Amino acid sequence: MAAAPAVLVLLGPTATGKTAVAVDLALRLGGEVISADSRAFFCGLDIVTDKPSDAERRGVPHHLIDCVPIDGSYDAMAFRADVERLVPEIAARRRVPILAGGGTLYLAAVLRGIFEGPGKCEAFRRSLDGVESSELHQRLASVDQAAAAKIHPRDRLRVVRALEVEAASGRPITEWKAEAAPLPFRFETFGLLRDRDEHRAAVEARARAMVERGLVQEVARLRGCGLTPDRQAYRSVGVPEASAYLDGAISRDEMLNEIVRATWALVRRQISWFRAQPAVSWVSAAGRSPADVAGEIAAAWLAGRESA
RNA sequence: GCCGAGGUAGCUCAGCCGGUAGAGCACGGCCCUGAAAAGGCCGGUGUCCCCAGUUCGACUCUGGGCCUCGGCA
Repeated sequence: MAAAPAVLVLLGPTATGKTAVAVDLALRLGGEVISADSRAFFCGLDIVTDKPSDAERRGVPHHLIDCVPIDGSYDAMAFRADVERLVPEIAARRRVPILAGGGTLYLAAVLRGIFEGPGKCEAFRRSLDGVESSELHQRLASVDQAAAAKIHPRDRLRVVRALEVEAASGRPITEWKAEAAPLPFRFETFGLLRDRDEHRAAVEARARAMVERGLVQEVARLRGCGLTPDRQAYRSVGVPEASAYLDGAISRDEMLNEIVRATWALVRRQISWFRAQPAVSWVSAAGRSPADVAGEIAAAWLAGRESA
């Protein structure tokens, strides 16, 4: 039996330079990039997600970018299935799979695992629409005490999900979760971090650059192609803000401030999530070029291969 | 210069008919298992502009001063 494929994982919060480092790594190691960015799947969200241009990709194949229509949907389970398919394909080409991005649940589905129980059911969710959150939490407590204890009553999203799983399968979500397993690959995970002040400045610069490159025009165009507030892709940092500006609800400066704020909130959530991840080799990206960072990671990766 | 309004948390402000103060936002920490760039939880000592007076006690009342913003000159 052949050894499980080795996967280089590059994670980190937004605006740490993952994209450029991933390309550089791919060139050094002979790799292909699998994007683990939770919004880059969507066609058309180019400026919003800061997708790498053809020039920036420097000939390196990129997977899972532009594979879902703007009014479509995607989820962690689909991502896991895509990664499960792509990694052996890339390994068979004797290339290194580089899983790079900051999508927390998506990475968790691959690295930690995700239970293979019932998926989401729109009809079930709609049936709970008028019910008070506290009432839903009480219902959960009656079928899954452990889940009710762990999920805050106001975290309606999770309460509903737990009820949904129990209703569809007759088993509490707590039991399902215990069965989750990572994909059967050998992961070596590197995380990028920057100094707080520098990171904050990068977020601000990036937001400004996005607006200058035509964020508003991009969102205006997508709104004409099915990007409505009920779509998954709509909930991407920059979209609600640009929409509010287009509708005349806020000024251009307010839009920029809102984008910076939302991006920073995202960064903080990502940092919190990533910090709790086991087996991450943290690499400082503070004040360094992508090539420099990639060099350090490539050396660590190669050393790991020799000892394996 | 005169008249009016105001100076309280990083910002915008609330409040106390006298018992040393609190909201929103910002900022920080955390949770997260099929929406995750989503959703949720937690965290507030600050010369209450300064000085003096009244008082057991003043951020709150009185007097003076300084500063800011309007209006009139």
